[in-house]
Amino acid sequence: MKKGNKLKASFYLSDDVVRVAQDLLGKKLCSHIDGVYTSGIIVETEAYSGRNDKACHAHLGRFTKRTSTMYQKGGTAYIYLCYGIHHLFNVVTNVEGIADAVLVRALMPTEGLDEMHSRVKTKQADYKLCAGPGKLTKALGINKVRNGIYLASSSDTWIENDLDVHASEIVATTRIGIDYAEEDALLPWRFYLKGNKSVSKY
DNA sequence: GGAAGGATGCACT
DNA sequence: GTGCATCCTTCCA
Repeated sequence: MKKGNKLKASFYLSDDVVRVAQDLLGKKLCSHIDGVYTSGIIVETEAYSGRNDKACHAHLGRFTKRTSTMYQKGGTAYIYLCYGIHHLFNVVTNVEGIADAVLVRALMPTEGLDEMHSRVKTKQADYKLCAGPGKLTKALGINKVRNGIYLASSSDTWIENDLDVHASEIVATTRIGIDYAEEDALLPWRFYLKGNKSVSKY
């Protein structure tokens, strides 16, 4: 498999998590797990900031064993379990000590579709295999064992450059499932590719 | 040691 | 479009 396009460590170190969230659209998330290669284009992301963002697990100094991964340096994978069932995949950004992260909410499957089907066990169409943060991790075989791996050097989960996305194709809107965050739930920090069928929700 | 809650997905009407 | 299952982590006693 090719690895020449793997994103460099510097990509993740930006102090502007919202911009990184937009830049990740069109990139390819790849995994090589259990000897099987699967990948998909990132079509939907959300930005979370450790400072001044009530939606972030680590906001205002909330520091636990679970959130500690978010304080690591940009490029670290933060994977955690929601509702005891669903694994959610985040990309940590910024420098060590700042809990900024980008949640990857949806992919457009590109390679390894057969394996994704057998993992997800859904009757839905191919383009919906990764349409949702819980489903994309299952489709790629990612679970909390991968929590804390470093995407810029890992050989089993990484992100590559792929599509060039023009700013006009990116739609910014409010985030999902974080009503408890009060006014921060209204921030337009969710980004997706306009018209893409793999986006989880409009 | 125990209780509460959660960045969802699926089945069903 | 709507209702609810499901179980690990965190926090408090």
